[in-house]
Amino acid sequence: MDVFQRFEAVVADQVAALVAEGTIPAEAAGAAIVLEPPRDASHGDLATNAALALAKPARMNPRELATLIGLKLARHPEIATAEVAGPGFINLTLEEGVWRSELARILSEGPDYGRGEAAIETLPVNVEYVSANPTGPMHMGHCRGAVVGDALASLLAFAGHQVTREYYVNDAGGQVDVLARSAHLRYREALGEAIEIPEGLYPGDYLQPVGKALAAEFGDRYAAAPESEWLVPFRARAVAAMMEMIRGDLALLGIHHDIFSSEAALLASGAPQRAEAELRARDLIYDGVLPPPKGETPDDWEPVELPLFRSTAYGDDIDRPIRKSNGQWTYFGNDMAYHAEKARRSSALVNIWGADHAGTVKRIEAAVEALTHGEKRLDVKLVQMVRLFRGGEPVKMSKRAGNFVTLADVVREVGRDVVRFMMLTKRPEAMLDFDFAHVVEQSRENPVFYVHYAHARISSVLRKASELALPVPELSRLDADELGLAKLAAQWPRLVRQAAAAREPHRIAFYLADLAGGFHSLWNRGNDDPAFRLLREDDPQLTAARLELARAVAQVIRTALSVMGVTAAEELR
RNA sequence: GGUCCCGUAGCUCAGCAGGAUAGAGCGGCGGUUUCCUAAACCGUAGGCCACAGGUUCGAAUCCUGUCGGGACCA
Repeated sequence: MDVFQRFEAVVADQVAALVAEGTIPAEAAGAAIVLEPPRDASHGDLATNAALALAKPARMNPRELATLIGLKLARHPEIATAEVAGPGFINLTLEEGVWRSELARILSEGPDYGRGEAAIETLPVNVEYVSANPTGPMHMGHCRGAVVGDALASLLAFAGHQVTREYYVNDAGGQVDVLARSAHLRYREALGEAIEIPEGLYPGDYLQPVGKALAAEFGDRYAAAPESEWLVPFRARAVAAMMEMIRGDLALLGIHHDIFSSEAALLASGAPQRAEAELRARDLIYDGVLPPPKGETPDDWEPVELPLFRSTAYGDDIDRPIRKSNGQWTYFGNDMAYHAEKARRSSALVNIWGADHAGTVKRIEAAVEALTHGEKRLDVKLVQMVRLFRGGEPVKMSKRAGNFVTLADVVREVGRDVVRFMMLTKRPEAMLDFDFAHVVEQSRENPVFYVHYAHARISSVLRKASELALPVPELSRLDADELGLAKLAAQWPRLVRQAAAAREPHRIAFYLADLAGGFHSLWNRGNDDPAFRLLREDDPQLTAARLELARAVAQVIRTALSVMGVTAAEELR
C-alpha cells in the first residue's frame, strides 16, 4: 500500500467515525471522496474534498464539516497539520518521517516499488494489438499501435493484472489470396521467368525470398498450373513467411505476443456459426434488407436479404451483416466470433486499433456486449496516425509503389528506445509528429534525451561515490527541496494505478519528464552553490543522504522506463 | 450525407475518473559554467481552456447544439 492509499484509508476511517457518531447519515458515506496531491505544493502534501462531497448529504456547511474532519485527522500520528482551505478542502501535511521512510522503501523494494498487489486487481486482461495483415513487413503505420499496446500490456501487468498479449492474424480474407498470387509471380521469377507485377498485386521485393523458397520446394510443378492447384499451399507458405517477418520486426521493438490467433482456424472451427446460432436464438440476428447507402447510391446496389446483427440495439446506426450475399462471412461476422472467443478467455478485453477502423468500433462493442449478456468487457482504444518528418520536411510514402518506411528501417536508424519512448509522448487519440532529426537531438526539447540524461547523471555520481567510504545515510539531513523530489518519486505507485485504470500508458512518459525535471533542478542548484552538490567531501553524512535520494530517483526512472519497454542509459555518448 | 477523434499561451502539448490562482517545453526578454559537461538550470512576460446553452456547491474536464481541423464509411 502506498502513501496515498494509506491516507485514503485514514480519511475513510474518520468519515466512518462521523457516521458512527451520528454526525452524518450512513448513506452519505458513499460520496466520491478523493485524496490527491494538491496542484500547489504550498497547500501541503495531500488534499481531500471529503467535506465538500459530504456536505450536501449531511446537510452541513462544508467548512464546518471540514473543520470537524480536520480535527480528527490532525490527531493521526503521521499527520503534522490538517488545515481547512478554500470552500472546504482539507489540506494535510504529513510528518517528514513518512516521506523519509517512503524513500527507504523505494530502495528496499527496488524494481518492485509501485507494483500492484495481486489482491487489488487480478482480473485477466487480454490486450490485442498490432494484428497487421500478414501481407508484408511492418511499416510506420503499425508502429504506434504496437508500442502503445505493448506498453499498456506491461502497465496492466505491473499494476497487478494477468495479461495476455494477443495478435489476430487475418489469414482468411481476400488480402492473403492476393499475397498468394504475388508469391506465385515471384516463384515464377525465381524459376527464371521475366515477370511484370500487375496493378493490384503486392510489388514489394520482400516476396522474392518467398518465391525462391517456393521454387526450391516445388520445382516448376506449379509454374503453369491453374490457380486452383497452388493457391492453398502458396497462401499457407506465404502467410507463414510474412508472419515470421512480422515477428522479427516486432522483436526489434522488443514486442512479443503470447498468442497469435488465426482467422482461418477460427473459421474452420465453426465459431462464426456458433455465434450466429446463439444470437439468432436470442433474436439478435435476423434476416433483413439494409437501406441503400446514403448519399450517392452505387449503380450496382440492389436490395438483398442478409443475416443482420441488431447492433442498433446497442447504439449503432444500422444493423450489420454477418454474411455476404454469396454466403461467405463478412469481416465483421468473423470478428464477432473471434471476440466471443476472447471474451470466454478473459474478463476484460482491450483492442488497440488504428483510427482508420473507427467506423467499426460500435458494431464490435455491440457484438461483445450481446455475446457476454450485457457485460461491457471490450474497450477499443483508437490510435491516431503518425506523421513522419525529416528535419521538418514531410517524408513521402506511397504504399502502392511499395516505398513505405518500414518499422525496421526506423528502429535501425534511431534505435528501439527512442521509437518506443516517442510513441508515448502524446495521448493516443491525438496525431503524432515524428521527426527523425528531432528525436535523436540531445536537448531539453527531446524528452527521451532529457530522461536518459537525468539517469545518466545519477549513474555518474554513483560511480564516483563508489570510491568513497560513506556512513549510513541519515535521511533527516535532506532539505525541503530534496524532500520535494522524494515526494514526486513516491507518486509512482499512484501513477501506476491511475494510468492502468485509465489504460493510458502515455502518462508514464509525462511523469518521467516531471521526475527528471525535478532532479535536473536539484542538480543545478549544486552548480550555483557548491554546498548543494550531491558529493560533499566535507560532509560524508549529507553526501550519503543525498545519494540515497538520487538512488531512489534513478530506481523509479528505471522502473518506469522498463514498463515503457525502454532501457535506462548509464551514460550518454 | 453519416460516424469517430481533435480544438487549452505565438508554436508543440500536459491537465491526474469535476475541485482551490489552468501547467510544461520551444520561441521572446533577463540571468547562472568545478559532479555527465550551458546537452542543463533559474527568473520574467504571455490564456473569454473554439463558441453558446445545460447539470453541479464547483466544469478545461460531464451533457446538448454550433463552428473549425483531421480520419474513416459509403
